Amino acid sequence: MKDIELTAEECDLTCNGTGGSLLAVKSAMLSMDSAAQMADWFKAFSDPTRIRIVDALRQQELCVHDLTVLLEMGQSAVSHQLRYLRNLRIVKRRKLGKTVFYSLDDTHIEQIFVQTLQHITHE
Amino acid sequence: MKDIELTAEECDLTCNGTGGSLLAVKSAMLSMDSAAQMADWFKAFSDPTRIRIVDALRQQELCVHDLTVLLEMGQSAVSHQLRYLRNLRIVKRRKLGKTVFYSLDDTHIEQIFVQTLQHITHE
DNA sequence: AAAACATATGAGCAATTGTTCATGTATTGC
DNA sequence: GCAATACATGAACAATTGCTCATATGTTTT
Repeated sequence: MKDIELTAEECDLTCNGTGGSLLAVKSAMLSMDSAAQMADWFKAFSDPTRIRIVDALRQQELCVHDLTVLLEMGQSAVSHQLRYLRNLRIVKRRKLGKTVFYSLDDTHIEQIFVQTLQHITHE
Repeated sequence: MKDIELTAEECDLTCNGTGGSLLAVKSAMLSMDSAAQMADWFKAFSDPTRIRIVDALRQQELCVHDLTVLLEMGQSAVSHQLRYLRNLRIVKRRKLGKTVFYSLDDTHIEQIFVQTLQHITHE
């Protein structure tokens, strides 16, 4: 119940599990902010619609309308997700007349994407 | 409004943006199931608590109590997230007496973790 | 056997999420 | 100017999420 009130040092003494290295572990851990930042990054890919958008854009630049056709979804839903991805700089826009083209903002993204895809399918 | 009722072929004709390659894009895209599977995988890392758990376990095997101390969170919350991660085979258990030790289930996970971490901090 | 300890788990709840609907903003063509 | 097209956006709403609380399970100790 009162776990939180024990310091890492105290636990090192009480916990029979890990030797006396909890303090070292704690100091090497990510900060709360870094963890949140990382979580936000992964969250961008935690939705099937966004995965499919990235997957489509991985092949080529596409306008919003084409994406709605490919995903078989309403234009509004697609636009909302595109804004989400744009805020995180995962995709970028290029406006040409009244149509807006989207593409991946960074080649690094595809690396992470492919690596995870391999991990999933490989198992 | 009626985007969904247009086929990919029709769009190729109407959309002035992308040439006539929508059908090719569509056939190369991930299936709905694969996209959902990938999203589920990323979702595992889309929460700060789970990121911090994985981050801690990246260093060494830890019992539940130690994790509650490191994360400064209630035991129940930690256990729930550990079950979540275990269902996805991201962490595994090792029981010793009444304490249960958790560790990462796959070295591949750390690769993806580190790569993303670099991407975040590098920018 | 009973108490103490370590962890697991179900229910409940507030917060967040992803979609739809309606409407707004640009841009093009008549 | 006006209608049509392409996209963006705010509100609303159902579904999901992550936590807390209470309780259950399993293990050790006395």
